[in-house]
Amino acid sequence: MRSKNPIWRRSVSTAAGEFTAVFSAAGLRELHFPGEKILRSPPDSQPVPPAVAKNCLRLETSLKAILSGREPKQRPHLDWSRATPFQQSVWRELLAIPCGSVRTYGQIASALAKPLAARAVGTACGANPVPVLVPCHRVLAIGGGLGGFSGGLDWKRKLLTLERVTWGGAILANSRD
DNA sequence: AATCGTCGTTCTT
DNA sequence: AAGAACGACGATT
Repeated sequence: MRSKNPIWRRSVSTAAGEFTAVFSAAGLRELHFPGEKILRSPPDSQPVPPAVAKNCLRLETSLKAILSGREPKQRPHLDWSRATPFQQSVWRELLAIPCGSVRTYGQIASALAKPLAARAVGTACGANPVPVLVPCHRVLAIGGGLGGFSGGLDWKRKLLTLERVTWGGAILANSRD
């Protein structure tokens, strides 16, 4: 029987491998790295509503753009309906970081007028269900540390490298664009 | 290297 | 409903 809040799963193949996306009618819910285990999502569904198909196409082009170091033209709609207001504010801030530049957790916190909430920002980044597109990989620790990455630090390094970002040194010099 | 302040989220009562 | 526990932090000692 059909659920009241249906979701669809689609795979997106890129040069970096096959990502898996989960959509609701409202937008992209989750993006999973190649090889990542997916729990609690429906089997790969062929018939998707036209709006979802269109959104998926946007995802594909955006993802490929970022993976080649370019800024995506039009992103897919994102479904943040399950997120807390704080998480939404953090993720919104992440979207404002241009390709190739980075921020620290503390800078994001300050941008939200909560300069002491760096650690909470880290938690919110870890809860980001749409990595790469919502560029949580562009947030580093102060003093040259990489910080963490829910998708595995290898992916964070890979994404930063293809954006020509160097770290481990004077991040603050690079952080204002 | 160890500790502490801070704060949003998630578990426990 | 309230409190404890837990981090993708940052500063201090």
